[in-house]
Amino acid sequence: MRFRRAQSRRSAERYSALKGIQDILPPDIYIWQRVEETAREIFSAYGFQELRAPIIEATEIFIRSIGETTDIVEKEMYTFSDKAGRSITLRPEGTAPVVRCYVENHLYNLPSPQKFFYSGPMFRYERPQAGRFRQFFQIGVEAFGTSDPKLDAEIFSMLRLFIERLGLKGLNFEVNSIGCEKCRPDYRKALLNFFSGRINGLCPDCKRRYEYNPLRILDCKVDVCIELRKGAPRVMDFLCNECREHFNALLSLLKLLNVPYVINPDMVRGLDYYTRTTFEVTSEQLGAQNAVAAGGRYDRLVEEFGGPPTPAIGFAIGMERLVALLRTPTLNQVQGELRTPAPEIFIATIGAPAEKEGLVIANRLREKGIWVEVGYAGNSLKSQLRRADRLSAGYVLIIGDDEISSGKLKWKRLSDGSQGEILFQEVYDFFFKNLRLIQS
RNA sequence: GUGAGUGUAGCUCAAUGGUUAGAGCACUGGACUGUGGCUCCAGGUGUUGGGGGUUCAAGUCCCCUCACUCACCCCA
Repeated sequence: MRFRRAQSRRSAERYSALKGIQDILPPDIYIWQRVEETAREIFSAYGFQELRAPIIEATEIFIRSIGETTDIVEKEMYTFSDKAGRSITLRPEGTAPVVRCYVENHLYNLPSPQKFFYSGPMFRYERPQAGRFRQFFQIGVEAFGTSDPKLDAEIFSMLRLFIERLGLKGLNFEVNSIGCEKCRPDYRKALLNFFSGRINGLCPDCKRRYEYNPLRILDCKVDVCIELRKGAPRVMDFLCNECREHFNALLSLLKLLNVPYVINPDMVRGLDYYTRTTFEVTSEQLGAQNAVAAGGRYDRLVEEFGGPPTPAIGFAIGMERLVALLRTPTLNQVQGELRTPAPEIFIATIGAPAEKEGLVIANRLREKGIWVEVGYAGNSLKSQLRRADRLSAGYVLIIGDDEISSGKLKWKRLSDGSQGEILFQEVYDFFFKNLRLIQS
């Protein structure tokens, strides 16, 4: 006996979700749903259509797009062999699968530009911390087929509208241009040249960065590096004429649309495929992982995947980070809308006949789409009312032997304690008039 | 992969190395035989994350280990 209990206790405590992977439960899920609904609404208005790409792909797809020497590819991918020995990877980001889908389905034959959005989980094998998880959800958009800066402006302003529509204030919207395959090598060279004399003063990480990704030194948080990079050449000064024109056109369009922005010439993107426009939405409230959304142009990627030369641009929003901000009262202007929904009616019963009657009434109301809860397991009337109160139910219906014999049941409104009686068969009419009409 | 911090009841947390490890919240019942919120009362079989050590004595000190958290790296 003692042995059996010990064993069952152990097995009950054995399982927990994998490290960095979390459950999303009802109080939060309503925030998630509101974010998703808002995204659908706003993105649709800009002509973006939903697309669902798989969450696993051939490993090669991510190596080709993200870049062989990036941290994501080198050490963060969930990669495994399937039963036929093919190398499969859980997507660490959303753009590559969408580009593969675009090319494979010849979507470039449809009128350009084509605009898509998607949402779903991404996977990276990283050490979790605030705002960083091994499974994390993104809502992303990708638009293909034009390099017109008007599209960049639309996407940036769409992101801004989305954030504002959710009720968030005080976020930073930053934009930059990192040039194209023509002008970036010149800039890289200038940067290497600038740092070559100061390399000994840099932090150990930046010494490595100097070798494989010198742009990243601009992003370093260490004081000595911040000091040493003063006077470093700016990307902006190395843009080719086309890139400069494109960037200037974007900025003037943002002004035209009254979309506020800050130029951040030090902004660097982690993925190799970005060209020209890059942008980021950040918040100081998020901890070290401060980006809630980020994106940019990737004008060469479709071609890289075997499609026709097709300029493209997109961004991704980190769901968990966005939800964290929505839970921060100082940033969220519409807290009230985040309330958890509550049952409209709770049916409390006393005795077996009343319990049956209550269940019948509950079902009749539920068929009309009204959320009805009932008392279970013969709890006392008091405890049923307490539960109704805890659920924040609108009304309680009370049914006992007295009500069955009189044919009338009692109703009680929990917000003010008012009570009354109604005939059993008039329950639906009563609530249609008093509950539904009041609410709408 | 690196570093730091924290692990005590379902939750949030107490407990100068010294009796039988406590409190609030939550939950259930009662006071109020059929009326929630307020009040009062009652209800706990906790491997003090796990293992080892020091000690007459360890939740407390030491070592190992695991988990979580934050930060670095990197990124949404």
